[in-house]
Amino acid sequence: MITQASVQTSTAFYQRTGGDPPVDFVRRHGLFDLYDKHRTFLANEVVFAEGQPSDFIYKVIKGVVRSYTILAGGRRKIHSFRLGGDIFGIDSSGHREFYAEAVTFVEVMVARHDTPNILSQELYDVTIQELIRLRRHGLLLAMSARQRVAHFLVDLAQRVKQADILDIPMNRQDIADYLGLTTETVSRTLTQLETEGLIGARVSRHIVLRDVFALRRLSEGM
Amino acid sequence: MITQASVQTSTAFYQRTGGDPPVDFVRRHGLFDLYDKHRTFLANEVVFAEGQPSDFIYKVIKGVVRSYTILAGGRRKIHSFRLGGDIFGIDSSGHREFYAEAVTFVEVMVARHDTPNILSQELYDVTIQELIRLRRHGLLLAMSARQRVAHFLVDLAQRVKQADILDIPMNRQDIADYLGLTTETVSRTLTQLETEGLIGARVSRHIVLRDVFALRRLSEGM
DNA sequence: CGCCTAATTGAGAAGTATCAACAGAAGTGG
DNA sequence: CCACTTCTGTTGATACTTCTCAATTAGGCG
Repeated sequence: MITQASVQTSTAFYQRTGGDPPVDFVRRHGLFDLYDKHRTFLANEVVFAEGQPSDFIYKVIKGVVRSYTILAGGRRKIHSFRLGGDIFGIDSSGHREFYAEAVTFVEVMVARHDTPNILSQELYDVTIQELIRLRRHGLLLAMSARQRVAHFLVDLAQRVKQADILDIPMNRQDIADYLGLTTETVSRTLTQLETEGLIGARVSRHIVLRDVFALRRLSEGM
Repeated sequence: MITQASVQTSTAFYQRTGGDPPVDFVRRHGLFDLYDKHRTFLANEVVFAEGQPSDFIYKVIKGVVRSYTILAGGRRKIHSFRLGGDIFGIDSSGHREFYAEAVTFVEVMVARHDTPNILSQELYDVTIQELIRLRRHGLLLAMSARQRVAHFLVDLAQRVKQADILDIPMNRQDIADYLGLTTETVSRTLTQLETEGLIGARVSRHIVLRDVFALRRLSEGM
């Protein structure tokens, strides 16, 4: 189910009065700048599902979104987590190739993903960034559990701009499905990193990165 | 080293007489249609290297190209193999994020990858396809060795349009680095698949797919 | 035919998954 | 505010998978 939107933004130029803004108006500006249609989702609500038409792209204002695929065997593989500022929902023009779900309470902006004959520079850049991210994630999945978990911590810390104290918004299952591990292995690996002094003060989803350099070295394949 | 080009194409409208065609001329048409600059590479020659400016994109006419990254620990991760018809070299506007090397003797067409303010629909589509491919590869890397090898065989067979008799152009190390396994595991897995009757008549790089359905089911995560 | 590299096989070590039990957090209702 | 319930995370024991190192066999090519 889809919860209804809150409307005001600090950066909004266009005040929505009801109905969508005219498409031409949206087109002539940035992807999201003037299109202040907001939506909110409760934790675990579906943002979009595999197979649905992919008419919109999303920008995260608040909260975390996971995008994933269910494999034939029933396992879930999470491709990425989207944090504040991230844009997602770029897909084959046509239909969704994966699911997107709110991990926490989420607020997003929505922009029309028009038939691809309108190509903005911004959209292309976002796509290239996504490409690079996926390539990195591929590297990650070829590494050891230690390296994957280290990468996850360093990457998350950087993205949420928390230098060394980290509040992890997702649960162990999410992390495991993202890293291609089991929750048990994630847990054990965290315990191991703690024993070695790389992380500390671990209270479930609250972790202190004690040796960011070592973690970073690990995460880069050393 | 970069070997010099052969010039004539069957589909060429524009005969190169010396120097590059004027950029505007290239822009107004398809990415490759009128830009018949060909290059050839011997096996293991570098097409481009990490860090180089990314001014061109390539289309494979003949042969196989591998693109890869060297991890900090010295290991090599192959992101993809490019076969006939594939377009590659889409990257962050700026500099190459990975290496591209010829696996076999390779013939490519080259097109200018202009500053991204000129965006062709074709280029965008290629980028989206690449995105989808990388996402699939991510799924793959979260599966078992059996599943990865099965996926590799099925995917390759489909791409080279060889229904069930497969001539594999790359060696075991390439396959291993692509699948995130070791050569030994690839070998053992092939032997196992042979024992089970899924593949047969295996002579090094020549493999018969005996049970494509079973292989396909494996490759999809069952 | 003989050499050289690639591929396979073997044995043992290491890493990760699985199944099960336990501990800790967070929420619920009295 | 506290007991109760439930969900999430941790730990333990064991099985299975994959890696590592070493030896052997097969293929490709002069």
